[in-house]
Amino acid sequence: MLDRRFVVEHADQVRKNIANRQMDVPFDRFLELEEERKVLQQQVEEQRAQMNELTKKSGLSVEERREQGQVLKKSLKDLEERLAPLASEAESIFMRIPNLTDDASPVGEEADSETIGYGAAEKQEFDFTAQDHIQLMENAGMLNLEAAAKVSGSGFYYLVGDGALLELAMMRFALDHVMKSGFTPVLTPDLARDKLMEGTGFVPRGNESNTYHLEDMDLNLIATSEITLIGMFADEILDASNFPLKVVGQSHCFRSERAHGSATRGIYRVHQFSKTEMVVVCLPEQAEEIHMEMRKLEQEIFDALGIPYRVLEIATGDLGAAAYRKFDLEAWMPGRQGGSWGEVTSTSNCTDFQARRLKIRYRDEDGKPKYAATLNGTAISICRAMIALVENHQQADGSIKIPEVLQPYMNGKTEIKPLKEKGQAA
RNA sequence: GGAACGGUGGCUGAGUGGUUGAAAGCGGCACCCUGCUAAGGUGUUAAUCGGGUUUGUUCCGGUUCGAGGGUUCGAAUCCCUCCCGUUCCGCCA
Repeated sequence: MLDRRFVVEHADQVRKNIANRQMDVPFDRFLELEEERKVLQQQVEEQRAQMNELTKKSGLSVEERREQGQVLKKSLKDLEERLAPLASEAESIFMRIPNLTDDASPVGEEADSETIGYGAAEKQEFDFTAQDHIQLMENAGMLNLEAAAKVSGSGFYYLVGDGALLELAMMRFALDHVMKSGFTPVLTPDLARDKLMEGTGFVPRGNESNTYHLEDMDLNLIATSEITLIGMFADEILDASNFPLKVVGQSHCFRSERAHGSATRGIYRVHQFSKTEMVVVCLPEQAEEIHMEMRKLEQEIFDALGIPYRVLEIATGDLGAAAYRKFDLEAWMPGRQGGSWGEVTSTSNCTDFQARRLKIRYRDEDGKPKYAATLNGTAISICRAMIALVENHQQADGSIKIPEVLQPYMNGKTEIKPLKEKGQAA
């Protein structure tokens, strides 16, 4: 959330920002309510002040106190009852107001996001018909979708043999890479309370929810370890001399994907996947530089894997509520008909928006608590990165070359060969 | 799941109805002492919202002792519900 005072004092800016983000927030209603609320609030506070004064005043008999107190109490209650609905409506609108936006973000919808760079690897020109990741991986005995459908339903998958090893290799490589930049590895809980889900921008329940909620319990399967990583710092006043706090988590991520009806083939959109996620808590003035560093790390990982990609500066209409600025990496996926770009990473600078909601603070030079800045970014997200990897590194015979940087994590193996007969591994 | 005991400021920890926003200690900060270090001395040190203001580290007021309700003229303190923690028991990888 934003600073309440700022919102009122910069109403035009906030209103314009909501429009740029193509969000539907009844902002002017909020301003109205807020004005009424303030008037009432002041009356309530005045009444309370009188009550407090009465309590402290000496030389009154118990009867006198009781008599005067009861009168004050009643009028206070009336005022409070008028205030409550105003305050709660104002609050619910207030919580929906999105973060401000960096001037660098193009104004517009998803399609208006700008390509601002490309990876080091060139798109391959195959002299054969490219296969998609399902064919490649099933033929190599790396993937079993049928068994997963039987066991868990659509949107799940088994990684088998070299598929399983490849995931572990990619995760470990990405982890080692970001650790060189000072990120501390963290394994987090896979479940989190509603409050944390909401605080990090996920909707735990209802139709708009994209996450799994455990029935009758205040627990949810995490949609990303960002939730639990950020949660470590919630409600804390941190020692800024340790900033920036850089952590990298590895976890399974669970998404119900109810909002998307489109049944994307294969493992592009799934209910469960593994992801290595970076999270940083820092001073507001450090955020931009760290955001660039995180983007660079993401690019380095995909460059090292030899996967062609483009870098997008995300348009206002496609920013999450918490993001002030966001970069996505989209990898080239040649197995799709004619090939196309698919999102593989995303890094957001949330400024102090997320921290304000979750009360992540530090002390400034004057010893006053201030809200920290938070950032997050994907180091590697397995299904999608794996699709890009196998499709870009496929050979005419259906074998898959393993990028050099992964070979040490694959027991020195340099390529994955297709099985002679389909389905043999399962 | 059952039982007992707890949840107070950056931390530890007093406080069972009326100047208690909260003793004390630690930590932090400032100053003093000190050849250096260590030790010592004095003072200071919660957050948040609103109003006022010569926009100002100055004043006034509200709220906050896990959360939410209730009792009361008055609640950290009494009652109810919920959440969380510790310990013991049960179950179990």
